[in-house]
Formats: sequence, structure tokens, C-alpha cells
Amino acid sequence: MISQGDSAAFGPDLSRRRILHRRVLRWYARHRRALPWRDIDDPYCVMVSEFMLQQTQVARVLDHFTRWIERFPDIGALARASRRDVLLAWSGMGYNRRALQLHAAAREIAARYDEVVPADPALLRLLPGFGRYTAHAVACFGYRQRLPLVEVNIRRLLSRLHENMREERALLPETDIWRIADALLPPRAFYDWNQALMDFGASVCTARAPVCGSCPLRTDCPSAGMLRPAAREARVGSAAAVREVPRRIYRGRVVEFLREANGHCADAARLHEFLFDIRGDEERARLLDILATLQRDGMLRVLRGADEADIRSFQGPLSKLHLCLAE
DNA sequence: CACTCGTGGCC
DNA sequence: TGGCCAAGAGT
Repeated sequence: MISQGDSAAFGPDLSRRRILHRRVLRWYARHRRALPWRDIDDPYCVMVSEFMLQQTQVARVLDHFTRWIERFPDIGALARASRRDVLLAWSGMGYNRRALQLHAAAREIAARYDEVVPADPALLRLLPGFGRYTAHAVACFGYRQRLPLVEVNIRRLLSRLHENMREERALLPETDIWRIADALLPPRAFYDWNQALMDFGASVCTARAPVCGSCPLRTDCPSAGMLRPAAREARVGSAAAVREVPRRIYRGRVVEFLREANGHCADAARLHEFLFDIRGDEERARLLDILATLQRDGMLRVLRGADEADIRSFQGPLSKLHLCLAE
């Protein structure tokens, strides 16, 4: 990827870019967090950390990462594990499909690549759960390859650094940010640079109330001191309008319920009681819909006489519907 | 491309 | 207190 070389704040100007690199890396040397997946040489550990970190704060991952590595120390161990054990070990992390994708990726790496995580981002990109960010992150942090990264922290930071943003929530389009990230990537210190930008975005250039006053980039940044909080969305309709609970909340509760079933099967009637205070036809349909999507995603197994295509068409009493965590 | 996917902390 | 947010990916 080549910089467009237009009016990009730092793109064409090499000396300004170097100043920026120095300021960020100096800040990083002073304020970097000690993270167990940082500056290690095991691409598998990097891969695990990157999956855990998808849409998840560092603090939560710190609670799970080391235990996970002890439980599944390498690609082979994870590939040989059952889905059930993987889902149990993932408890508390959220977005349970990530666990299944990590598992599926490990099995594919074991089968196709002799348990060696590919170094080529184009190959990584083909594995389940690997988008552009994760493929570049594993190649960069696992194999020391010079590749740009864009996730939420970097997107926010580079947006503000590139243009005068007026609202905290405002972001430049992601395609623009990838181009900017590529143009700003230092020739040698790219590993620390990528790590530094994420730390910096998490603690200085934050989503809400960024601390521009003490920011080492404030003289470089067109948005410094200009960011105002996003306006609150006015409530539409009646003041008491209640937002419906998203399906994924119930999905999470179902999976957690099945984890605690401790290997035994649960029947849908108990799940129905567990999920809903008021239980009518609507709640029954809601439950069957939830179970159908969980089954589709391979998170649970449904045991019952007839093998109908869709659980949603189940007619009998819920107590006759037995299910358990995926094998 | 807008929507879906968990969980918990934050102000 | 409830809406927003967090090292994104899949559809």
C-alpha cells in the first residue's frame, strides 16, 4: 500500500513522521502496560490473545489468558480438545463464537500446517475468526512482520490526529485509516509502534474525556482540546418505552446455564423458567429461536426423537426438549 | 452494508 | 440509571 501523498497530516512529511514516532515511542517506554502476551515469541499465544482481545477489554483478558495457555499450551492441545471443553474454558469471556472459531482455526492449523501457525497474513486471513486486523496482528506480533494495524483505539487516535474532529465519537472511514496507518508505520520499530498506539488510545486518547491537556501529541494534533462529548440521543416516543432485551443476552445465559449443567442435559422447560419471569407463547417462541441459533452455531446439541430441520417448529411440551453443551 | 454476537464496568 | 464502550468478524 502506498501513501497518496496528498494533504495527509503526516503522510508525505518524513521529519514530522519521525517526531511523531519518537513522541509515541517515548511515551510507550514510560507508560507501557506489562501484558503477558507482549514481546513473546510464540505465535500460538499471540493468536490466543488476539482472539480474546476482539471487542474485549484488556482487563478481562488478563483474567483468562494465562489459565487458557496452561490448559491448552499449544495448537495441538487446543486442536485435540472438545468443543465442550473449549466453551467451558471460555466462560466469562463473552462472544462464545470466538471460542469455537479459535478452536476451528487451531484444528485447521494442525491438519493443514503441521501445527505451525502460518506467518503469511494472506493464509491467516483464510482461517475462521481471522479478519484483516487479527491476521496482521498475528503476523506482526507473532512473526515480527512489518504490517499496519487498525482496531478501535488506532482508528480513534489516527482520526483525531489526521483531521480536526469536533465530536469525541467522530471517526474517519476505516479504509482511510488503513491507508494512514500504513503511511505512518515506522521502518523498524513497527512492533512497539503498533502496541504503543493501542495503549495510547486506551489511556490517553480515550473514547470519552480524552486527556488532551497532558497529551504528548497535543502540538501535532488538530483535534487537541476541540473534542466535545457526543450529544445524547433524544428519547423517541413515550418516556417509558422499554428497549427489548437483545437476543444475544439470552444466548449468553443459555450457554452459561448449560456450562453449569456440568455435563448433564437440561430440558427446555427449566431453561424457560430460568430466562423469563413471565412465560407465555411469545417467550416460548423466543426460547426456541434462541436454541435454534445456538444449534446453528454449533454451541449446543439438541437431543430428541424426531430430527426436524428447525427447532423453531417444535410442537411438544418444552420438558420433552433435551439439550446440552456441544460435544 | 447494517446487523448480530457476551459481558461487565463506567459515569 | 441506562446508554455507551471495549486489541472485530461474519453475514
